[in-house]
Amino acid sequence: MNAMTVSKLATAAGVHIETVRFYEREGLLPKPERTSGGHRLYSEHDAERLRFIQRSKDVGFTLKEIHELLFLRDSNIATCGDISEVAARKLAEIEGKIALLHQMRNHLKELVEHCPGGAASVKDCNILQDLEGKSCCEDHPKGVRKTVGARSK
Amino acid sequence: MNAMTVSKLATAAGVHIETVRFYEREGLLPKPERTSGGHRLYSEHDAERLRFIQRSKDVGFTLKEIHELLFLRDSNIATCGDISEVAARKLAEIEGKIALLHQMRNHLKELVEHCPGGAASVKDCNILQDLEGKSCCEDHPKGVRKTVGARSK
DNA sequence: TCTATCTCCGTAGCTTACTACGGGTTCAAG
DNA sequence: CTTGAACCCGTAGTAAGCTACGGAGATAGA
Repeated sequence: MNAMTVSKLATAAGVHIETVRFYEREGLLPKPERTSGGHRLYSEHDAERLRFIQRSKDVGFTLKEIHELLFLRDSNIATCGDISEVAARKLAEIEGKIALLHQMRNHLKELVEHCPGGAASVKDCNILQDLEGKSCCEDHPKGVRKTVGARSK
Repeated sequence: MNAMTVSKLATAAGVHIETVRFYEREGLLPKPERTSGGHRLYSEHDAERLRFIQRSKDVGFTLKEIHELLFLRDSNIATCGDISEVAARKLAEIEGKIALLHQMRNHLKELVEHCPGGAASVKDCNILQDLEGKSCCEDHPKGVRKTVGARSK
């Protein structure tokens, strides 16, 4: 019926052609039909799947998670609870990231606001002094050593 | 005077030995003195520099930016304004990330809250329907196609 | 039919920040 | 002096998500 080439599909979704091939390799998009010459042919169904992937990315899912989501959707034993569990996990993760970024922001904001700025010597820079450990400004929630936490696996 | 081996330095800062070597390769840490046998010897000065790097990471700077910060600090022509400019840039970037994550969180939260969950069939899953484009829930700020934005360079 | 444009494929490269490997030295304690 | 731990080095691998390359074959419009 209304089959389209890989570039049509890619353009329609706003992705690079190589991205489509990449998703195929990763199993996110199914192996499409081919012309006699071997060129890929996509259906509207494929386009929908690609849009699903895009939207999922927009709310923060990784490709691996999207894979999981697609698998659950296509299985006939998965329940709505399974899906919302995945979503709830992601929600918690995002909230964790937000909290971390908030700390960074607060710390940085304070530094920027208390820095003399201008032509003052770097020797008198409050930002550098803080980073050197000579906490000059008011107390702020001691940096939560994000990296150390993330390192533990 | 009080020279230390690479493992002393690494342990003191809570990083992996390989990370110290890595930072040296990247130019974040200077090439240290060596014993006659070629083993690295670090001073307290180096330890401070490593701590500076750690704290900078904690507030969100990339290694490249930390490089810049260290360069500015060690130069004698840089001003405090230069430093606070770098920090302000990072602050803006972090606020941008927070805003993006907030949108994701709001969207996801709404989805999770409106999903029947439990043993309902995936056919009736509001989350999936939303990701498929059949916006079922109330209107929410149309996903800001983060990836497309980030893609432009 | 000609030709310009697609598309094919596998593989390599990019980014960030490390971490791991392995075979060979060196160091320090006993 | 011996031994075991620490250290040396260059290189490769990890994660995530693409993007690029290059040479050959397919397709579509004039």
